[in-house]
Amino acid sequence: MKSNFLLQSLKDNGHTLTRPRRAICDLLLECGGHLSADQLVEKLQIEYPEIGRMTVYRTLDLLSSLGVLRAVYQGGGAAHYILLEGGHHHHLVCAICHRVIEIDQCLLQDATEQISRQYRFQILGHLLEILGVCEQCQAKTPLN
Amino acid sequence: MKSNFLLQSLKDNGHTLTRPRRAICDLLLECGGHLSADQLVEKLQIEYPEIGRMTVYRTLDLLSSLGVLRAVYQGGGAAHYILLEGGHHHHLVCAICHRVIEIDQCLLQDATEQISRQYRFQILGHLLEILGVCEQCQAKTPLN
DNA sequence: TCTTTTATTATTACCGGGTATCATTTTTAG
DNA sequence: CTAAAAATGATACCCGGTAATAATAAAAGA
Ligand SMILES: [Mn+2]
Ligand SMILES: [Mn+2]
Ligand SMILES: [Zn+2]
Ligand SMILES: [Zn+2]
Repeated sequence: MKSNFLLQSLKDNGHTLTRPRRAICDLLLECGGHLSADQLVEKLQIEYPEIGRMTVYRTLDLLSSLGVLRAVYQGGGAAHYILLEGGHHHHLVCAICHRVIEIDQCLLQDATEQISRQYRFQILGHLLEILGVCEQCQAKTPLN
Repeated sequence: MKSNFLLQSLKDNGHTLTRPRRAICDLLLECGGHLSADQLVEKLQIEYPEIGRMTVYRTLDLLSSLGVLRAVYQGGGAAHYILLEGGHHHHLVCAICHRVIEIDQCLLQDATEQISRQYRFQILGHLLEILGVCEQCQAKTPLN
């Protein structure tokens, strides 16, 4: 069995690992994030029909307050929750088809260290969103 | 008189520079962003009582679609709109006092170029949010 | 200019994502 | 085992954002 850093964070901070919380954290990790709260509720209904909407929202808020999850506004509609493993997250968003491409590597070590010194800011994590045009959409709309 | 890149963007894309749009773009630039739609409405009421809420939302959406503005979710409550001059924006957010510290310089040139090649992604801009603890809050909560 | 068409606006009503409340259940502490 | 604390689920509610429409202003055409 593989460990779940979301559950681990709850445990480390003295929160109870209840059945609903386990189910929510497992599902989040399984899907790799980028789900809305109600999408999570819907998927949970299949195996855990007893889990209510309120509990899902509360758990997402709790995980967010621990810095391992974050709500991002995707413009219109519900917020999406992304995983902040190691405190950071990076992805590309296509301005045309709105596809999201996850980036696992972090290229910001040097930059964040410099900012930390310059602003005397204790850095816990970061979120980098790069906006542009994906490969497929470049092909469809020739670059003049 | 100083130029307003928000208004310029509207002009460049063939949109009319109406009185409401001028007022909204000027106010956004004057405040440096980080306002919610309804905060804008409230501030506008003073000098332009005729401008309605719907027009503000529409103008913000229009500017967002042009890539010069972006809504960010601050966790609970209304979205805040940030300026994307040059297509990018960077700031620090304190996890304790929720203060936002703007960063004018961009330290991501190399990183974004590498990602552009690696993912064959045409980059239009980016948003970097760094989460951590600000200088003042570090002083209040000694680091053990 | 005057007319026609298009773009923008203000008002209103409405939707839905998220929350406040609270009774019930589950977990922990003693 | 008992009392206190934490977590859950159902319901009703709020408010940020939108859809729809009629009025107004701006642009295009004759
Ligand atoms: Mn992502
Ligand atoms: Mn900012
Ligand atoms: Zn695309
Ligand atoms: Zn602070």
